[in-house]
Amino acid sequence: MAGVDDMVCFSLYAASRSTTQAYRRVLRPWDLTYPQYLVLVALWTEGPLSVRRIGDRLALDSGTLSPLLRRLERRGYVTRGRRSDDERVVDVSLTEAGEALRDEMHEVPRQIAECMGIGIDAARALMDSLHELTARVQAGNEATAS
Amino acid sequence: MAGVDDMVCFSLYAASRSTTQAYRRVLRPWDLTYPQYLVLVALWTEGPLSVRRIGDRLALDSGTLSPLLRRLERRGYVTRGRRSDDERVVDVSLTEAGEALRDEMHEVPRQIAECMGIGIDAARALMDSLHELTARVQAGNEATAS
DNA sequence: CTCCATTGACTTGTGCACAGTTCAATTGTG
DNA sequence: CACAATTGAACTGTGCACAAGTCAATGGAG
Repeated sequence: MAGVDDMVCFSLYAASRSTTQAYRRVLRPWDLTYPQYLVLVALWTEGPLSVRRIGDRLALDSGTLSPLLRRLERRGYVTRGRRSDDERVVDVSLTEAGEALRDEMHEVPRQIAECMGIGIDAARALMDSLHELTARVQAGNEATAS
Repeated sequence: MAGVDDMVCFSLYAASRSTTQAYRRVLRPWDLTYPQYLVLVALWTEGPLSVRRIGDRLALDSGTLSPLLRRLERRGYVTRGRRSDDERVVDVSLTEAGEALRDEMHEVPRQIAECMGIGIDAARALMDSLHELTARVQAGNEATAS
């Protein structure tokens, strides 16, 4: 009845929501959401990025990112500005406050690791499976988009 | 920097969204969302359920389920009614149209399996890892709720 | 140079997800 | 019985996620 495939998807759905829940708790002191944190991580590790490039990293479109970035800007963590040599592109940069968060939040990954209670080998194996799965499913999604 | 733990969570997040995307495509003929489909699967396999019990199965609260069930009711797939011996409880039952979907949609799991392209052994292994992870993280989430 | 297709971001509208609140029905306790 | 505590559902408000549409800037092709 409910195929194994259905069940794999539900496992993913449930696991994803429970880890997001864990982040919600850990990020509460900064009043940041998990997607907002992901954007900050991207900027911390790669420097200023266009909206498009952030979207490539996180597989999110501008419909999701525009309001999210507006909130981060309003709170003083990032600035946005159109690129002078191509006015279509909006570059997102960290402010000093945004940079400062990097140090402030350096314990976050450890806290998350703690509540996942997973060894590094198991973590890598799981990530490999998930990446492979995501790649296949995304390929299928894009193929049928045409 | 970005710990392996962060990366596991992002893998989950990305994989979950890509499979939801696959469902969106497969479910399009019926104009159903993945969470709506999950509720129907629960009712197909277990018969009438209270809102609370559906929430237990899917780890969703009434804030999510109430509007979702209202949409399914408005479209004629389920009915809702307060239980006579305990007026607090709302039981959700399939209509004939809702039952009929079960046959109509029997190809859905196969279609999902196809675009996941994963063997049954790999699927079971992945599910086991995900269930274990979810259980640990949920335990951590509930512990800190107190 | 002139169109025209493409690109990048934004906006609009719908539907989850979830915290927090409200409220009535029920249950437990003195 | 009275009454406090609990339970089940719904509602409110915020923030993703994403489809679809708009619009200005850009980059060809003729």
